[in-house]
Amino acid sequence: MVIEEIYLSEQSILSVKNQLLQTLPKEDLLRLSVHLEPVELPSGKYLYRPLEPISHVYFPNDAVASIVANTSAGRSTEVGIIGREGAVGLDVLMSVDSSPNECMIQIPGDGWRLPTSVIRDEFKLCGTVHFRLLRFIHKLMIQISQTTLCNRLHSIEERLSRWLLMCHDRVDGDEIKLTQEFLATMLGVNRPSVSISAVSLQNRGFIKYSRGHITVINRPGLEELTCECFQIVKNEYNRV
Amino acid sequence: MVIEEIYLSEQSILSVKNQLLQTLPKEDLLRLSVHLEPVELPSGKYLYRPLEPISHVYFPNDAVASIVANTSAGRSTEVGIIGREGAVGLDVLMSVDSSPNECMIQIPGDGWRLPTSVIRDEFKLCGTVHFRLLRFIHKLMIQISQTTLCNRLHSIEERLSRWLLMCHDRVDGDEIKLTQEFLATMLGVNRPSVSISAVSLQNRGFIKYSRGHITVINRPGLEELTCECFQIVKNEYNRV
DNA sequence: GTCAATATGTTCGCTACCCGACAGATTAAT
DNA sequence: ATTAATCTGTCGGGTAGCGAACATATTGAC
Repeated sequence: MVIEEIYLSEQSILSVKNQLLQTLPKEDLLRLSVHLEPVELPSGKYLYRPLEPISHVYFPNDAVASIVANTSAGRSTEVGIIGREGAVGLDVLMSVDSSPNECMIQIPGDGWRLPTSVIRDEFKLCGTVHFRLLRFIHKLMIQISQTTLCNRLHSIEERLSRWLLMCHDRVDGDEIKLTQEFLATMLGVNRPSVSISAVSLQNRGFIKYSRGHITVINRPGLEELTCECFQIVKNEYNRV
Repeated sequence: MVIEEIYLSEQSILSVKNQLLQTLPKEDLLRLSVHLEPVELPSGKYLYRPLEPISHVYFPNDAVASIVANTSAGRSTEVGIIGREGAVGLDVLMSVDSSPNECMIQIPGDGWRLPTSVIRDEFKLCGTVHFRLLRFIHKLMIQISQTTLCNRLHSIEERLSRWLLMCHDRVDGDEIKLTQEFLATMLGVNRPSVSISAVSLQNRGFIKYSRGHITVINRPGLEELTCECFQIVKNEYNRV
């Protein structure tokens, strides 16, 4: 993919690892590239907050973001996860300015962003980008639906494995930087439960970890241990 | 319900209790009405099945449909509920033909339907209908997200109350026709647990029930008992 | 190197819920 | 009316996960 224009430099285009952007027809990407801004996405950064206007849509390259729902009592659960396969903040395409949920960076990295106004204008063209974005929104809906079921019916160990696999699919390499405390919040469980499951996974030789990072060392093992939810969502993402 | 024209008779238009249709600009509804077909929606009817093509989009009047996710082991959970405020099967607008979930009628009634091809053509016009449908899809996403959290963090009694309230909002009158067995499947819990919660709600005078139907007799009581998830989703639906 | 901060491992009592089983109650069918 | 089918209530053993507490290990700051 070579673009000679002044907008995105050759080098920048090469670093468009975000698959949603990457697979757009060349002319569409070119049009958007005028407005694409590279951004660092450090761990913990909020991309939007509950009921506050969503200012930009983000396209992660190697970062991973979580959509999180909160209770007024201060408990939280992750409802969805978005990485290089998609975009964050597409709510703004659906006649709203904000969401009751929030979105934060789980796994740090970088990405691109577009102002809300730009993505809305592009969306109104009702061209290829429009339908690609809608297709991604659907995948995300299916992911959230499956998490609804998973949260109800599956064990912490199964869900932890699924979470690690979903992250693993979205990062470069096998190392995932996060604490068990953090994981507990994402899974909506208490921290000691994560510890117990993590020990179990480590004893089986599936993962290895210490203070704030986890390394996947036997992915097939995790895939066998986790519930079918992982594959169901993955199949949906692979459907054309 | 009699249709004398190929269009909708005045009388039929009056019986369009589906709010998504009802609140469309008149010319949009007129255009669609050519293709709108009235349908009975009996309890248990499947509007679509997992990974099978979605043939029609349904607009319930007084019926209520559930989007259900299943495990291969035969367990199920409801992930979302759709009544007169929306439409069933909008997945077809998002570049897919089917969903890994299924959708069935919980509360019988009637409604309207459009062939997939018609709604897709209408959607491509990118007019008012387009954006109204997207707005509803967003509301549904928020509902599903909140259910993800609710399934993880809230008690059966809270969730049962929420479910009854959501149904109550979507039907005429105070009676809801369904068995506890059915409720257990929707909530993804075992049947005796529903029985215990139902007894509790009845003892407090919030509901009254017998063999296959439940009557809401103290709605404010239920609203006080349930978790905040109910109101969060409702607020989202009331947002313009 | 010392100390504070943070991350992790582990224990223990408790509770919500599961699962299976069964009994009683209501309705429908003949 | 009798029977069968369905729906509902309840019991009791078992377990996953909660919550609080505390011990230990690792890291970073000074």
